[in-house]
Amino acid sequence: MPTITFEKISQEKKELLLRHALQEFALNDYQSASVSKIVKACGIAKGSLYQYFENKKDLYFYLKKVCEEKKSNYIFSVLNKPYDSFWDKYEAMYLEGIKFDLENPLHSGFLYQIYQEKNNEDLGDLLKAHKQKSLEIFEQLLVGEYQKGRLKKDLDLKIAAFMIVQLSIGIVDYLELVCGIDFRSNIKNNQPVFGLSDKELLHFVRHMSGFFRKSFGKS
Amino acid sequence: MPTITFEKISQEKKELLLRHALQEFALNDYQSASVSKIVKACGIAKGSLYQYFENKKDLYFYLKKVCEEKKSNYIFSVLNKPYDSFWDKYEAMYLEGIKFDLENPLHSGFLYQIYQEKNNEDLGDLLKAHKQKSLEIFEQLLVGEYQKGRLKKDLDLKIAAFMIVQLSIGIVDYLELVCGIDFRSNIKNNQPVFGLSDKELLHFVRHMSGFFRKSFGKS
Amino acid sequence: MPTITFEKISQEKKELLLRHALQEFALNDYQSASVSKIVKACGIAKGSLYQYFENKKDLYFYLKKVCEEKKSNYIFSVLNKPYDSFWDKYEAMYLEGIKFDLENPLHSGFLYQIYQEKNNEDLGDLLKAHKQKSLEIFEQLLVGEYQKGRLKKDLDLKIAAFMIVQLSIGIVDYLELVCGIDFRSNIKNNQPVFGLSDKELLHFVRHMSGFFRKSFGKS
Amino acid sequence: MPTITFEKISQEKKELLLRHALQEFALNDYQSASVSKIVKACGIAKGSLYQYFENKKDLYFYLKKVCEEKKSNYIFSVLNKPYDSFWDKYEAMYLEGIKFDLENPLHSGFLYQIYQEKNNEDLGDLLKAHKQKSLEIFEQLLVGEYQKGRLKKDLDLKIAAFMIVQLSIGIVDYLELVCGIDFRSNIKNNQPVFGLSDKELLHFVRHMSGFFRKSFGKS
DNA sequence: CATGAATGAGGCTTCATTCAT
DNA sequence: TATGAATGAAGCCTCATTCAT
Repeated sequence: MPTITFEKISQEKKELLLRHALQEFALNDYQSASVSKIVKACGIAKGSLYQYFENKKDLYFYLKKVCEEKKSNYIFSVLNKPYDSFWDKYEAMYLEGIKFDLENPLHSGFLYQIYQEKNNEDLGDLLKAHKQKSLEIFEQLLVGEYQKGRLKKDLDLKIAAFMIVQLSIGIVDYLELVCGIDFRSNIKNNQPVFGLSDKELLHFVRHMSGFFRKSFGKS
Repeated sequence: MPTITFEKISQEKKELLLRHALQEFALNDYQSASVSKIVKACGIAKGSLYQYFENKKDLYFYLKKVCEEKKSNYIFSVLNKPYDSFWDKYEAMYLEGIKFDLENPLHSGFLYQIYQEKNNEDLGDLLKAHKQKSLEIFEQLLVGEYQKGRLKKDLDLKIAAFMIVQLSIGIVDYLELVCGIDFRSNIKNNQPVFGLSDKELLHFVRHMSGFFRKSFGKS
Repeated sequence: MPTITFEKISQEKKELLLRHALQEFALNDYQSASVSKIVKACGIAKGSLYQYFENKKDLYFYLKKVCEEKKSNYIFSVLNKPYDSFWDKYEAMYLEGIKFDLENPLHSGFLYQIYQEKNNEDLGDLLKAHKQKSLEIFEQLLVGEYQKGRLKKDLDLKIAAFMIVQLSIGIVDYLELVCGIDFRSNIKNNQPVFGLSDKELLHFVRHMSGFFRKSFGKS
Repeated sequence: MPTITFEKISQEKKELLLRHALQEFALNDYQSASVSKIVKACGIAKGSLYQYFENKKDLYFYLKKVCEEKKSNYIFSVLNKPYDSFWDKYEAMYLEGIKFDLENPLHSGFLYQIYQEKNNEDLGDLLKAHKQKSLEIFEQLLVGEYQKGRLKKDLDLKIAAFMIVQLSIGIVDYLELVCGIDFRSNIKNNQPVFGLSDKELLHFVRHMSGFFRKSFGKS
């Protein structure tokens, strides 16, 4: 919950702050991310930031919201469209997710960090819930599919949901380690990733969803 | 690379230091982990630690080596045994991995942290390699299997390796979020995890390997 | 000396500011009292306050004047009335003083703070004079009484004045520590003190003045 | 509870720190007293102070203990000696108290501050008790005297105790405002007060105890 | 070889005040 | 006149590392 003050500052300044804050939090642990470095990068006074946000934590959760909303914009375009099958829809969502990651390295990097922020006592359980929520959402989707009789009878839906989520999260690592994309560098320069053909992506996503279709679906 | 001095100290002292250092690094980011807290917990002089290790980073990589070796002891017992099939072997390895996690929360926690320590400039690329190495190892194994004609013709081995590794890493989260195990608490008390029946574990591992068998294997 | 601007603002706003400013200064040291908190509590612009008062110090001395005047209203009602004896008058004044304390916890709290604000270099000697003035006033009163031959010949009037003033100031502590009144809480809620019977107060005041009569007066 | 580290540093350094810390806390509110200023005055690193004391509060309570012990040394020399009467003893104690104030302006100044430190939420009730404790001690003494039949039958012992304590505390103000002693300056220079004749002091103390004798004692 | 005191940079946050709008 | 965003110094505290003992 940023201050009203923050709402009112110029769009440029907002974006300046947003960019550098995301950068810092995308490249660092919550605890290791430095408010001082953010304001220095922005060229604003340290006191200013505290007129926009209550404290570091407040800033953090604001960034979280921004990133989630940005990602939602990608995903929701898919959610409401009809698809031939559950797995077609999943593929489309997955693709949008990757597109989001590639086009918004800052936001993607920030969200990626959230998943590993289990340690921090300061942030508390607000984050513990984060991955759990993803798990529950996918479990529900699978339950629906299961009740329609489209999934294997003996499929453990919790494990299936875990697999789907876990593989989705890891996509960034895949792109980094296998495709050679340097997200860290992209975050530093706030540069979207180019040069990854849709074909390559489709190949990856189809491959993976193919497994889910075959393994989870009714033979 | 710990100093010669470190090699010479008593086993007890070594283990004391090891325990508290692992605890601190398992519960905290590299940067957030505090050398001061470690020595305080150990009750040893701060200067001593700097006679055993060059610096924080040196200590960190020593711990890394220790944990990897401990985990290897679990895994290698499997590696050299013959199994009926590749996936049987995989299952056995996976089970050993989980056993390691449950029996050694400190070491497991430390290793888990490594995977998310991609950011730190101080640690450099030494960690980036970590996950990549896992990927390569599994890719090689799959290549072997592929050449024996046991895998699908159109299987993308890189993707397959990524899936295997990614799902292995996530196991801790699964145990935490789905099975309700509180690793943080176990790390704090250095208590192995009890109460998780072999049956449960087998169910999980079989489920997952079943997925791979079906997805990757020749129909 | 508040600015002309301040004189012109609405009575409501004045009182709003007065209330919250007194609250802050009654609960905190001069230095620890926060201008920011005052304006936040009032919901007025920070700049506004600086158009009403030159600075924190200016506000402080304005509050001081207000409180002193309010207390004077209590005391002066007694000063001009005739009493049978000096000590009767003293009793009446004392009672009025306590009544002021109980009915105006904000103002009372502020004045109480003044007495302990001897340290502040910023406020300078303006406060040092405060208690001294009280001393002188009472000394004068005693001198008058002395000249009328109603006090003991060997009474040290300076010491006597000191005792009277010192015991008057401490009344707040007495009420707090012995009668169990929580002034801090009353200040926070701006609630006058109820539930202290006139009988109790009279007992206390009579008791104390009785000593003065007996000890200071001519046997 | 200072650290063991503090116990071990050289006496000179201890005294250096003690002097400047007392100075700062004697001249300022707890909250307004600045740790930074203390270390700067001492010429030591800020980090050092935090190796001696857990935090500001810890330092504060250490100073409190030191001052109370120093004052006890003055008072206890009286406590165990026999005196002709309760009031003779009181006189002696009072004199010792003043002697302590005059000879140790730093310690006296610190203790004086404690009495007005009712505001601070951080210090909590540890201080609220302070004045109350004095009250209770004197009340007990008076109770003893009362039971021996030496006090007026209708004396309210709580009020009497309050008067004694309140007048004792105020002594510093008396010396400052009436005798013209500049404690602030003495604190800054850590100079004991000279030039106040024993005769003057005796006059003051006798006057005051005379008051109590007459007021409280059986006629 | 062990010790642990010293360091000072950096962490987050609050402050009184100014000044352009 | 009212506003409130901007400022940067100062607040307390923790850190990894060094070095004299």
